[in-house]
Formats: sequence, structure tokens, C-alpha cells
Amino acid sequence: MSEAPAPEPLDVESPDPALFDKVVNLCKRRGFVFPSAEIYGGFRSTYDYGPVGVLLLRNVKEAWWRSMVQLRHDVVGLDAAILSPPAIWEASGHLQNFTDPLVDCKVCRERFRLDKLDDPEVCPNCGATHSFTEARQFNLMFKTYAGPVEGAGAEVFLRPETAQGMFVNFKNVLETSRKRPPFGIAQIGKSFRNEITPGNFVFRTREFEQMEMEYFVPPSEAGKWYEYWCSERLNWYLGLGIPAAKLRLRAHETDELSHYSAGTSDVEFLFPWGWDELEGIANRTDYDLRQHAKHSGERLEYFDQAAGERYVPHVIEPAAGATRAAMAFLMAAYDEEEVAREGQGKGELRTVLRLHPRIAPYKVAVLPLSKKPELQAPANEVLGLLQPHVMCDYDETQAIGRRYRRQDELGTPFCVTVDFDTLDDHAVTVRDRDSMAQDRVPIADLLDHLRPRLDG
RNA sequence: GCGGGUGUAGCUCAAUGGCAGAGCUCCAGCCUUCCAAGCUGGCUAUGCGGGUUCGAUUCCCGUCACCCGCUCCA
Repeated sequence: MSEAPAPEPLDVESPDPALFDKVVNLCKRRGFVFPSAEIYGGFRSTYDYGPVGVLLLRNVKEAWWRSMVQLRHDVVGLDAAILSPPAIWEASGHLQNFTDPLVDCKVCRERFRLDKLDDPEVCPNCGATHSFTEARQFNLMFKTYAGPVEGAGAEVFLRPETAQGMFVNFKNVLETSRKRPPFGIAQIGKSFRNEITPGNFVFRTREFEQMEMEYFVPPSEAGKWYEYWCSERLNWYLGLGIPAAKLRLRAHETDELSHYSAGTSDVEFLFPWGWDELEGIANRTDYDLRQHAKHSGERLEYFDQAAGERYVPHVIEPAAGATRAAMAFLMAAYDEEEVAREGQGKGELRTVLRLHPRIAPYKVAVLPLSKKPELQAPANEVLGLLQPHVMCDYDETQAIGRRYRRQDELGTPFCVTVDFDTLDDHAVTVRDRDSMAQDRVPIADLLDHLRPRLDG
């Protein structure tokens, strides 16, 4: 008798390449994400967020802001400029370090990063020696010109990260907010990087949105706060419904650390193509404040009255990608299930986004059972009751079952159906996305009924 | 930027050097209609630009976009 094959490891989720196409398809079909400039043939690496995509993205950002700023007393917000003078990026090191030296092999035409080559004289692809072109400096920052004259003096950059806005405003915030270390500055906004190779849908794009927070701490406490933010950030994704099996924290090897970092851990999500980064938590030490102090001549320090000592705070930075996070939430929420139909053995496939109510584009869909005029008034009454409090959709076309499925694909947690009985009992049917259960609820109690279920 | 692949309706796919089809979706109508029901009707497509040809969605060239690699890190 032959030995049984080793059992497949059950505790490890494997990536699912088919999921990628399904989610991208759903995004297009239902109005989450469209390729930019599509009617002109498209524009590479840019995407537009449609009617429900913009809601999803806003909800992701609002959930982040809520946990990072609103529910804390030690973090304040900021919204800094995207256009920025070269001085900032000279000080930050981005002008030097965000530059990749690229060389091409003249024999096999392959392109390499000079700094990643084992031997800068030998092509690792074809083995030719001395076949490389002169190194060309490729800077990942977008450059443009301010003012009427295009020239070296008017050069400005689109920020490649929001972080520097927090560092250059360190003194402003310290003085006006009267915070003291440990405290943080949070910012959500667009950043721009001229990536050589964007791809994987909205995962890596040249224009993207970041959610970053710089947490300033006494130098001796950097290690402690680094640990703290690593677990805090991992929990954020878990709390919004991403299963633990699809999340992990991975510490960077020393040789993959960026120029400012003394230690970085990534929150990674199991995307259809494998594990990839959602967020980096970096120990930036006092690098940035010292650099800006040196270049600007400003004193970027904190004076601790009690201890009578002056120091340059160290910085722990959780930096997340908003667009990436939205994509991860979609992929984690995507589900298909077979629903038995009455009188038929074969079930139908139901596509449902099991999004956390906090990030679902619509919280409630109001659905009059038919288009008959007598249902308009109660439907409008329900809408008027809910709209000031939660984002609602309204749909009166085609069969009710079809409309439930439409809402399932958008991830709407609850559907409220107005029927002909409503005219008599002044109550509506509340249908639950996940259980498909239906409750009869008086219109007067509707808000109280929904509120606890949406806050969860 | 290099190599490989792909490009037909909103989606999934047919077909053809000679009027481009289907299923689903979507829209309108009927139906006191609660999980993609039924019936009737309707909108919508050969990525873009050249070339060959009497005629190109089909063949050729270019271009754009996407996917897979080389990449990279929010």
C-alpha cells in the first residue's frame, strides 16, 4: 500500500488569479473604476473613480481619518500643497535617491538599474562585456514649471509623497496645536511618481492617493512606538473586515530599506497575484527633521520643559495607499454564492460584495416594489428620512429580485422596500445583504433599526 | 523602454476580403411584482491612424491601451 500524499496545508490561503479579472470586471460594469480618457484610447496608468468608486474611496479615507485623527487626541490633520519647490526635495533626499540610474545593453537591448547589477561591466542577460550605454538618470518625480517662463529657475515638482508636507510644517503645527511628543500629523492626498512600470490595475499608478501620518516621539521611545503602530495599523484592516488569513506584517531586510529608514514593516495583503504591500510602517528616525533643519536654517526641535532638554524628535510613519486599500477591500469582499431558486434544483450565482458597512458605497437602497405612482410618496418619505444620515441609492426599475442583486454587487448592506402594504401599515421591508433575511419595520423606527447595524 | 500576448455591443463570446450575430446586462411597456420570472418592443460594437484593394472588422504598417515577464514598494 502506497503512502498517502502529504496533505495540503490548509491554514495558508493561496492567491486566486481569477479573482483579479472578476473584480476588475465588476469595477467597470458597476461604475467603480474606469480607465482614464477612455474615449481617446485611454491614458496609461490613470484611472477615474465612478459614481460608486468615489464613494468607496471616500469611505476608506474617512475610515482612516476617523481612526487616526478623530478617535485620538494626539494626532492632528494637515493638507499641504502638491506643487513644491526643489529645495524640499533636495533636503529630503528625493532628488538624489529617488533617481534610478538606468543602462541599456547595446547587444541584447535589455535595460537594467546600474545600482542593482552585480558587475557593472557584464550584462547579466547576454553576458556581453562593456556593452552598456552611459547611465541615464531617471528621476521618479514629475517636474513642471511655475509661472510664465519655462526655465530652470521656475522648476517645481509634484510631490512624490505627502510626508514632506508634515515635516516642513512641523514647527507651524507644534506652535499652533500645542501638541508635544508623542504626537502625530496626518494627511490624505494625491502623490505622483513617474513609475517605470505601473500595473496591476489601480495597484501601482503614477497618480495615486496616500494616507500618511508622521508620529513624532522622543528618540528613546522610537522602538516602542514603531511596534505600537505596526500592530495598530494591522488591526485597522482587520477591523474593517479583511480576513486575517489574507493579511500579514513583513519586516524589510536591511538591504531593501529606503534611504530615510532605520526599519520598515509592510502590511501586506494576499492579492490575486500574491502578497503585496498595502502600507509601510517606517522608522524614519530624525533624518527628515535634521535634513530640513540643515537646509532651511530653521530649528526643528522640541524643548521639553519638564526635563529641561532639547531634542530632535524621531518619526514613526505609517504610510498607506488609499487606492490600494480600496482595491484590497473589494477583493477581500468579493464573494459568489449559489442561491437556490424556488421550484428549481439548480441554484443561481449571486455575486455579493461583503463590504464592511463603514466602507460600502451605499448604506441603504430604497426600492419601491413597483413604479406605480401611489408608491412614490412613501418611497420619497423614506428617502427623505434616511438621506440626511446615510448615503442612499434609489432604484425603481425592473423586478425587485434583480434590484436586490444589483445592490449585492455594490455591497449595499440594506435594502428598504416600499410595497402596497406600506400604504396601510406604514412599514417597510428591510432586507439584509448577507443573510438575505427580511424584517418588517415601521417607517418611524427605521433609523433606529438601521443605525446600530451600520455602525458595527 | 525591451520581449511575448490581447483588442468585435456595458459584459462574455461568435463570424466574415462583400448588409457584423448570440446570450446576459441595460432601457421602455404589461403584470398589487419581495430575490437576476414571463411576455412584447428598443438602444448599443470591430481601440485609433494610415496602406493594399472595386470593397478591410478581416491582409500589411504604425500608434494607443491592457495583460505576462524585466520592474518596484503607497
